[in-house]
Amino acid sequence: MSGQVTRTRILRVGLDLASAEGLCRITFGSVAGRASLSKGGVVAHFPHLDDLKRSILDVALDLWSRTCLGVDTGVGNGLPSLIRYLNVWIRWTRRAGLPGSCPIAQAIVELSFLPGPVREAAAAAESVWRQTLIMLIRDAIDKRHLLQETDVAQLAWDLLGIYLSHHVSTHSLRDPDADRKAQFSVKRIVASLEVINEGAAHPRQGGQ
Amino acid sequence: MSGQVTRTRILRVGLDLASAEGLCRITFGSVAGRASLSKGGVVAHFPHLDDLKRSILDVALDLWSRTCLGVDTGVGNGLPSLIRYLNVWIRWTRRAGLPGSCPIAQAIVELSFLPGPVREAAAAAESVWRQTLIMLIRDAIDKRHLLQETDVAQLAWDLLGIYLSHHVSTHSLRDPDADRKAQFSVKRIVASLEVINEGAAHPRQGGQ
DNA sequence: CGCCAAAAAGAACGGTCATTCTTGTACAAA
DNA sequence: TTTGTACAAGAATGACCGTTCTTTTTGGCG
Repeated sequence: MSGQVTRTRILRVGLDLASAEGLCRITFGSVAGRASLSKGGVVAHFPHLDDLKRSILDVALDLWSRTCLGVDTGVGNGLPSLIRYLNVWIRWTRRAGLPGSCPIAQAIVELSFLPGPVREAAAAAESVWRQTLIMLIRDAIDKRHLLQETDVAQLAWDLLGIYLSHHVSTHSLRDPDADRKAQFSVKRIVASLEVINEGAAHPRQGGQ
Repeated sequence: MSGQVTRTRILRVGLDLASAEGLCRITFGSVAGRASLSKGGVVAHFPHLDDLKRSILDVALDLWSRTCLGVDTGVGNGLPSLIRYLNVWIRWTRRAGLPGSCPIAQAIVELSFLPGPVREAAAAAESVWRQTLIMLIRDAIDKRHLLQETDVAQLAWDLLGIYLSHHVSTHSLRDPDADRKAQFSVKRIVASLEVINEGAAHPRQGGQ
């Protein structure tokens, strides 16, 4: 078997495991078992466990990119693009076929107090997410869809927060309504910053 | 030495360690060392590690209660009480003298995929938080400070989300501005649901 | 076929951990 | 002082883990 093929299989299995149980559950043994390999077989490809974990985060970010920034989710149309991106982002793990949660979001929290290269990789992914949000927000402002005086960093923080809340709510608190609640939050926060045309009444939060 | 005193010392050390490095870092050895005890000495008080972890979450919730629901943070004054609670809640670990993050918030995420009694304890604490928020929100609605048609569960979800975002932002992403951003988010969401008196203009997000 | 390099298997080592068991110690009552 | 009891120390066990090492297998090429 070609080494590349095996390496890819290891990473796919590792990504699934990280999605299902978190990056901290990644061990040589757990990945080897699910990949029908021996421990040594995995180590041959990733001499240090951190290499494997970093690579798993890399493929996770790559999968996120292909899922959320693909051509069909066109970017550059201002507010509609931002809203479409948020809707896709919140469900991207399902759309990408992952069995559980977002490995990056989980890793960001799990590694809070564990400095090292894996933590750096998770932080880097978060930075990519933040920059993506900022880019979309700026575009929406440029196109006069969002208020000129919008605090870009604050709005990006809020939207990233909704993503993290949705992650926790779905996979830890098991709230079956998390999707709807997250969408509602997005709608409300966007509405409060949207440029209002045609004198339409500003919608406020309605009853449950 | 009385057993009760030692037990209390174990729990204090465990709480500090959980705050500084997360509940998953709690081991008999790590707690014993910091408490100047032998491993067996700790085991004598908590035969199973889960007992120790559950007890640590219990004292954490107890400390939260004394810090955030104390008499000086008077409850029952409607919206001002809610806002005061949120401001205290977000910083409660510092106010309570804990060395790091909120052990409960961290545990909720860490235990996402690890069923068992510890996970249940963390989920129970989250439920207490949620009920506290709902109580305060309902009071603010009753007192005509928040709109009658406010979606209570949704607003509680949003506020819990801001708390979690603030937790992640502070301790994992090391954003020195997390406090201010969380406060801003609270202000914005409350403003969008507040009953407006005296025809005051509705404030929108300003800034950079 | 034999040769060779890559790939994978498998054994082994040192470490940490939860858990159990036995031993030692301090202290109160008899 | 002797006894009994709660408390803590400490050794031992078995499991898992990361890492290193050696051995076996595989597949392509002469």
